Amino acid sequence: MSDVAPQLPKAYEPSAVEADLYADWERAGLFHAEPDASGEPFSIVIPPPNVTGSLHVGHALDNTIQDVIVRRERMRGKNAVWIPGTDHAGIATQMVVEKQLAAEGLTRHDLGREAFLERVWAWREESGGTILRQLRVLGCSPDWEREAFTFDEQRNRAVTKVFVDWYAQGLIYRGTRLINWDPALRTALSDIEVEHREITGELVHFRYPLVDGDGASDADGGIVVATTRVETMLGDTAIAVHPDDERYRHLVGRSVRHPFVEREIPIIADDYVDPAFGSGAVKITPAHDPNDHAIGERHGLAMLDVMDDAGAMSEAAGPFAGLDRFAARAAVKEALDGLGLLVEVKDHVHPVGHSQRSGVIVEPRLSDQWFVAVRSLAERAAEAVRDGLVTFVPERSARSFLEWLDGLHDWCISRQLWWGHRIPAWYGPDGELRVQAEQPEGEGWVQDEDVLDTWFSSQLWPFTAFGWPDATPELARWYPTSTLVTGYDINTFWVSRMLMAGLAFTDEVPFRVVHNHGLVRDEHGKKMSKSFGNVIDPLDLVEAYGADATRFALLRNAAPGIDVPLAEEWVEGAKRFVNKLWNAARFTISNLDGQRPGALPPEERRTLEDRWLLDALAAMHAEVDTAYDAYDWPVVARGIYRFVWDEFADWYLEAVKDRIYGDDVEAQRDARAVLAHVLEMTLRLAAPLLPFVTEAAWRPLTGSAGGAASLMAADWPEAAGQVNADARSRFAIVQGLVREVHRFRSQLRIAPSVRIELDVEPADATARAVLAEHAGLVRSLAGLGRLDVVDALPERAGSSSIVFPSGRASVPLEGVIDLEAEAARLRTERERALADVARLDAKLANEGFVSRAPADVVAKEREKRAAAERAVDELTARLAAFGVDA
RNA sequence: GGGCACGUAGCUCAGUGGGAGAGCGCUGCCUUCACACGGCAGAGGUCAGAGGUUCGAUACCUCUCGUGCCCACCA
Repeated sequence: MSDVAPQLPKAYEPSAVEADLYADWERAGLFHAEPDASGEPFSIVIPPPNVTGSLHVGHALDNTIQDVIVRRERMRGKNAVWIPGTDHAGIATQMVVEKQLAAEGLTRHDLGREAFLERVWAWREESGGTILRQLRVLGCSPDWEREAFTFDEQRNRAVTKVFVDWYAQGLIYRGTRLINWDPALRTALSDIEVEHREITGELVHFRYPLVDGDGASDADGGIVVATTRVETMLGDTAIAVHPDDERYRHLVGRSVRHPFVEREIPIIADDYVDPAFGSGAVKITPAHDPNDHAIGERHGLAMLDVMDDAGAMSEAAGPFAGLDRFAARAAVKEALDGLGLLVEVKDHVHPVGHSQRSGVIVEPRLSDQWFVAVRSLAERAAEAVRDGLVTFVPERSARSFLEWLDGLHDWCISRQLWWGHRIPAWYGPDGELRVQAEQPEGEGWVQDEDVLDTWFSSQLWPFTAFGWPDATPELARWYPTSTLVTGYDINTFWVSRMLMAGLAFTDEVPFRVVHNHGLVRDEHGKKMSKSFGNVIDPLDLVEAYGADATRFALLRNAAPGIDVPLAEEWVEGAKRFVNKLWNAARFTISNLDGQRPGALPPEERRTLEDRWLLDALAAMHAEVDTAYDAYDWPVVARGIYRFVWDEFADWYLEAVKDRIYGDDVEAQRDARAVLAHVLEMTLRLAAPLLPFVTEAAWRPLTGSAGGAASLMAADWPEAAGQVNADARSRFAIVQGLVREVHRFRSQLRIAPSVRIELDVEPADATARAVLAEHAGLVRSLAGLGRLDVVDALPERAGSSSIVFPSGRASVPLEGVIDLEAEAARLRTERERALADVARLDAKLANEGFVSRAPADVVAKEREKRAAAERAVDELTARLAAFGVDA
């Protein structure tokens, strides 16, 4: 090794360099962008994580992808910005603080609204920013000078404006609707905050006695209904049957008597009822079931709310008042049984809505809330997707997205919480309602108690992050954003709302591309969760294996829209690759003798391995460029991996050693030029993915002192023009022979120290030319003492032969091998070759194949057949030479 | 109930209408001067199953089975 070799450590130590490199980039302002800088604009806004949260693998994946994209766009000369920020995360954050209070034996009501909010802000001060700091250790490069928060003053103004404007346009309204109620959190939820889970419940059949029934006939015995939530019968205000149902037609218009409360209930006819389900008669509870509610509206039924906000039965539930809804379920069933009205109880599996946040079963409840009328907004959003103004990667995401938009119901945006944007609605002393930014003049105005769904503010993020509603230079420059990177799981929660709001307030789509990645799971595809004990902390990974390895391991399996399996040992594998790259760079740099990357040697002075490597580099470059553009991370990762490890390190570095260590000065200089060029290109192409190790190698390679001369600020390489495909096939001849010699040695247990000698008989003129010209290369790669290219292999006792794709060779063995073992091996090989011949013969005898298959395919098969036959002959002869029968 | 994705080596995944590949793991040999976080070689697969299209299907079509996910107001 040259003595000018910089002192590069033998093993790459991420922890020793990452923090310094990151600080250097940041100091040099490489993350920062100005709107008036040159270059085509490119922008990404971070999906803002919960301000009080901490980094999990999902964040690591999402942000690594964004970082890779933005780093590459910067290198491509774009005026690229990545806006960081956090979300106040309404319910989630409030719950955390409430839990803290509970540990002190307090509830938020003990503190009161104002003190509680102070407490949340204090928690935000304490824990806020942690998650963004953690992004730094991953190497993420957002513009830290532009950090935003969904609940800061700027974003507050935006939220208020949107609410006031939409109200004025009739797109926000207040109304009494059946909403999803979370009895644990005591707040309304939107439809998508409800998760449906299959539950085995009971389908309870019971009988309502008819009013004025005489009990003499079956019909007068009453009418049987079925329900899974029998406690809701306390709020029944009708029984519905299908109008065509012969069984019940005569009962329509009569009434039944409620067994527990003083009420007569009419029997009505409605098309909604399915005569085939249950008894064909449905109890109608308009205040507690969406279908029943619709029927109630059609028939003008009373809407009787029989529960309170905690899910206990209210006064309206008569004798069951005060019981929790589930206790009431059991009690009502028992009471019905006591009255002889219980007919049948069957197990029944059905989906039940659960609160995404608290996990409790959601109660449909009639309630006064604020809504966004989504119809027109959703239609406009769908149109933008159909028109291709927004595209999805993977494309199929668009279809489910459109279907979802199509079935959208109005969005319930009010929450009975305290942490969030307070609704800008004011109630006057005489009951007047005003929606406006400021408290109205005069006495007695009271602001609405509720806050907005957290997604209400995050839907504005792509433009509020740039300062909207102010007309900022940033907004003009970088909005609409370029790409939104997010898991497919929040397309409905967030992406759809951003699209609707963006179109409504900016007349533009908020992003041109939505790149959906999958969810990070464990190595068997199982969801990571604390209870399974399979959670991986990305910070642990970075600490143990480095940021590059963590990034590489994540992206290596992150195909668009597909869940990403991750195991710690795979990150370890990624670290080995990083180390491989480091050592290939270290070897290269150490042998350059101060020579810097520059012009390649002229065509005529390039060796076969030079031309082969440059061709391989060009192929990798093209593949990786395309894959970067398509957000196809596994292909990017594999392309770089394969080139670095298999082609550059395993073959080229071995092949180049003769020239590097030799005394032909010009050859040495040429070899160094190719080495330096290829390493430099490789570092650039890998830089977005592996920012640290590439930067660490770039500096000694180029003599850069970092800062503004960092790899991070270097240009993205232009695609190489000409590739020499010829080199690939010629080098393959060399590789074919070298591999066979290795195999031969391994099979015959010939120690590497034994320099074997070879007579080679090439199969054709090309192989002859290549092997004659590059005998030295083959000798050094295969560890040969001698290589002679001959017209015909010499007949020699005690020699064995090697068959390789472009010819055969003979090796004098001088009794160093086990003849028995070799003969057995030859026999097996010969049998295999015979089977090949038979198979290919059968195929070529098939007229359909010969006449219909493309000519080149048939020719290929014929060649294979000829080769197999030659192999049989060869092996037969070799066995004979061993004095053994085939 | 509707929809989407997926079943290829022990594990995680590539792949193409012409007898299947990689990484990890496993086995053997190698302290070869960039790397033992390494090198070379090897074992291991009826490409989920059944039909169909085709001269030929792991690949295209249909069905079945299995897995995962999303959506959903039939009591």
